[in-house]
Amino acid sequence: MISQEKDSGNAATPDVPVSKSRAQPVTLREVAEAAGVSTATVSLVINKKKNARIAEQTRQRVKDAIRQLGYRPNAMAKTLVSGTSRFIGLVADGVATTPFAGQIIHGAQDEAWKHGYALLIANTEGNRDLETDAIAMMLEYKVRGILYSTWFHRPTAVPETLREADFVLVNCFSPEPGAARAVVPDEEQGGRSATEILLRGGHRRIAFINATTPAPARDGRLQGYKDALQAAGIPFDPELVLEAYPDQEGGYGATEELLKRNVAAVYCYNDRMAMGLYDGLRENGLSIPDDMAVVGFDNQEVIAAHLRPPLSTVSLPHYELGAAGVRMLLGLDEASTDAAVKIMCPAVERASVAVHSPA
Amino acid sequence: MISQEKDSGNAATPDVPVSKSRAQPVTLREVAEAAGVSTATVSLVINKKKNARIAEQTRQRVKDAIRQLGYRPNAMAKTLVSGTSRFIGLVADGVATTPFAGQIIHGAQDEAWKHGYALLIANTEGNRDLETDAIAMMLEYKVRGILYSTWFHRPTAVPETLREADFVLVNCFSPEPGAARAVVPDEEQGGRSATEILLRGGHRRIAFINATTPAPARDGRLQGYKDALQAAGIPFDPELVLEAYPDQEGGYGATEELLKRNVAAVYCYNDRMAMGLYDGLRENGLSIPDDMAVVGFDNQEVIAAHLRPPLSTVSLPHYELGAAGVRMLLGLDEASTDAAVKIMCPAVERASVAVHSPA
DNA sequence: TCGTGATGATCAAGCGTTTTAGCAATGTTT
DNA sequence: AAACATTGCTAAAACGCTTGATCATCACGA
Repeated sequence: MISQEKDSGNAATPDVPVSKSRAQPVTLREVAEAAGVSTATVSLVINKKKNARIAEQTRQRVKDAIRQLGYRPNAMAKTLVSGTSRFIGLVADGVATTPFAGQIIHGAQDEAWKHGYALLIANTEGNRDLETDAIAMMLEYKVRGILYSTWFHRPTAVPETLREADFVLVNCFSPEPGAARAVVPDEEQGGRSATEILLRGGHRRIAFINATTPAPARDGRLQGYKDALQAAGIPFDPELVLEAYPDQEGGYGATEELLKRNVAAVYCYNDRMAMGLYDGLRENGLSIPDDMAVVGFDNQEVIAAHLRPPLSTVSLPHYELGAAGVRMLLGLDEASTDAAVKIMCPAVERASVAVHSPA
Repeated sequence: MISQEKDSGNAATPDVPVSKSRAQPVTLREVAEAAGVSTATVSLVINKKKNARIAEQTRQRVKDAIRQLGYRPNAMAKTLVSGTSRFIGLVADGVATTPFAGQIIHGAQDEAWKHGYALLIANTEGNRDLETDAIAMMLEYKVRGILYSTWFHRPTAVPETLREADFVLVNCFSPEPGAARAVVPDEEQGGRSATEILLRGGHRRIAFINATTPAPARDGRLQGYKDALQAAGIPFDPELVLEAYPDQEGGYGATEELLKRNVAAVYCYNDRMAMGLYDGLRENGLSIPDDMAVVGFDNQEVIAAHLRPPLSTVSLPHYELGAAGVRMLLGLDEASTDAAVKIMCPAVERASVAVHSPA
């Protein structure tokens, strides 16, 4: 025998301004009782249903009760009914490794929030098992969809379980085309833009220090360089393309070779190389941009904006990648049919390339 | 009249290897039906209840059905029953601004995961309204607790609504002591460690370029510097403390003043200043560490590890802050009674200070 | 033959919402 | 005054799961 405990009205201590953490949170039913209406009515008021007919007076009574009791809807219960949550999952392989992942998160979070979704994140640091668990967790929480992101642009295998949800690859793509929606940076356009900064600086003989490490960026940025030269009517000279490991050491180490090429303009695969190159050039008594104009890639704020002189570079649009990923997931952007959607890498001009004063 | 649709057994298409996204996810009941048992039994099997008595045979049948159907428990339903979710909320004021916030997220996420919790993050970028909404959302999702973090160490007002949940301040603290649990970096110890690196290098006359901007870091790092000197029996000389804006420009700009002090060792408020100082010293034809030993603070990887020479510095333990915050929230660490718990800032020695060969 | 104890599984209530169908008043037409 | 609309609100089922109470067997002594 269960007694329904229905001492309606006059509760014991009704008008204490509830605010500190209670053991049992206030429920819809309590609000309903306080307002002297049914839970259905309260629900209708809360959700501002269009075709719900509620007297203005009642509506007020309910609102007062809600405020009075400090009621918070239980999102879990809501979700249970509706079947799908207001979550978007984001699995990242390297939040720790770079500031980049942070930007993806940030972009995704902003965009998700804009559409009433919250971000559920999981950092896998590349660990496959963790990844599987993370995805499982997200599936169990009935996320609206999953963003699968990598900290650097690369091809990736799509984990089996990911397919149980709606998903979008961010900053990575599936090798088999058409296998997955994806959004990636437009490396070629970026390479073109980087080169164009130097072209606009009046340079015709431009070296490119590429990375030794295979990656879409390596191919794309080179292609962009070639395209920009061609568009400017400058023949491509393989002699002017060097290669080095894409970090400070690599850039520093490439200095000597670069100087042999007798150029006054160089485009580096990334900002870190440019940073190393700065040191190398300085040691050779050369000044930037007068003796050598330098352009980087990635726009790593901490580096690029604060080198002396500040480095002209091209931005990797991580924030945009995150945001675009969310939009694509929610079907707000033009869905990609076969290939990944490419996001523009905008040029950021600073002082490492002198402005051209046409002779 | 609702007909219960109970065509038990022989469903239409039972043995299709389910895997691709279905409209309606598999439920407990479906598993139960497939295994020919009650939902209670399935639940017991899934949760491996200790004192549940289930025949091994039945257990297997259930497990098979689960695998067969590709069943995923609905975490929302689970949570509804249990009353509290396996979420920990993290509100951050600046994921975008620095790589630091990323580290806090990472540490929190790892530690949370370790205890079976998932991280629900919200980036407020300092916006109070967003913050309120974010906290509300977390409360509605019945998070276990909330980590409230800032991207740089500072005092902060505790938002009213935050008190509705269990919470811990991370990298910030309430001005009124005892008002909130908090975990922050140990700036004093950090300052001591930084200074000690130089002391170990054999230096006795050590300059400190402090920040002009008021902050716990400014006071703490100075105090640590004083403490280290005192411990080494070196009188504190106010002449040796300079001040500059804590960025590259500031460090660069401080070069001249520094050189007037006739010192061969300097400890900078942060790595960015050290980076600027590197440039200034170089322009004066001075070499590091021979003419000037330099120590930074923060250990911003991209900068410190890759300057030439690599910069000795002290780490801001953001990862640990996130992890410790979670532990404190879950009551696994010694709770702070009155003051914030301080996390150690470990020294990171690189080549910007020469090793001391005692004469 | 009747308790008594295990053992293996089910019943059914309940978690906090949403939502559809419907009831009881009123008001409005004829 | 009968018929119909409109308004304001509620009952109750449903969402997918957990869990304490209960039940049916079967085995074992006495």
